[in-house]
Amino acid sequence: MKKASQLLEDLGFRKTQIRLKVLDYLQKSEKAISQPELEKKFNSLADRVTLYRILSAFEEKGIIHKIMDVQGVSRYAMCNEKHCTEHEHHDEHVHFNCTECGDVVCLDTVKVPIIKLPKDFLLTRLNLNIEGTCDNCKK
Amino acid sequence: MKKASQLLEDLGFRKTQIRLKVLDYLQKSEKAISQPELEKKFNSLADRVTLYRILSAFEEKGIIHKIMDVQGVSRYAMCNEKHCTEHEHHDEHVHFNCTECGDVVCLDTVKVPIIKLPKDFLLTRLNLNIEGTCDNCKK
DNA sequence: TTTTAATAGCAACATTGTTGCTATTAATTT
DNA sequence: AAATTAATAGCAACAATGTTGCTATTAAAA
Repeated sequence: MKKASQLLEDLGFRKTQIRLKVLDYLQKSEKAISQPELEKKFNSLADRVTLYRILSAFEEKGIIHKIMDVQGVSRYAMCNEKHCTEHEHHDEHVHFNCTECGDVVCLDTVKVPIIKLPKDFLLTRLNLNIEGTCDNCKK
Repeated sequence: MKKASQLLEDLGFRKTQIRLKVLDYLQKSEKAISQPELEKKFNSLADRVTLYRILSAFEEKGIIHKIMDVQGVSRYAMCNEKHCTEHEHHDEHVHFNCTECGDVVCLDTVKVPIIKLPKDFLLTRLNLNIEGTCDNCKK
């Protein structure tokens, strides 16, 4: 995996402290994080609008993807480098929403089966949201 | 399918004009509708808080279920009578979010395959959100 | 008809999403 | 190294949805 600093440069972004922090955090986490969570994480070091715009910018470049969690809050996670580009995302994996801790984990190992849709329905994106108790909370 | 009026009575709800209208609408639609949409539909005949509380009450009784659409807005649709109860919902069908018209359709005919989760992950609910173009918009 | 318990409506607030504008600053140029 | 400039950060402000409390209204029961 590319270093955050290098990745920012490649994408034409400036290497600001906040952007480095956000990207680094995302790279080290297998969880999808929300803007409010990031804000707390950084202890209000950054304005929420700034975080919002950073996440949007990263998403536009295709390095992270956005998913809606069961609470209706946007969450972001790194894309699988092999599959995603600026113009097309392929994050058809499972997102597990833990009802205990609220975390959302990308379950990359779980494959989403092919879904056969009725006639005239065209699929462009797919998100399998599972609610339950995660491995950490089950213990 | 039970008549709206009868259903309200059975559930111990009062048969008010608004509740009858909401329930009737839900029963006649195969789509999941949001509170703001309902408000427009009824041309602000009812306060949005009232609609909000009606939907919540219906959901608690297990006659409708809530899903989060891709925009992060709650949508509600009738439950399959055979499977849902006040305490346990089984709406493991596909929700198709049309990116053209914004409608969300419950695709009851599409079966969600069994998903094998990693060790120690406990599933309680599942929602397969598909984005794309619906049959109506494709034409 | 009266009573009462459920429901509707209003006000108010919280959170997230979003845009516009200005100040700051990283990167480039001189 | 200093000046330039273009990207980024931060502030203010607003919109939409979700949510609660309180009071007025009303369906149903007595």
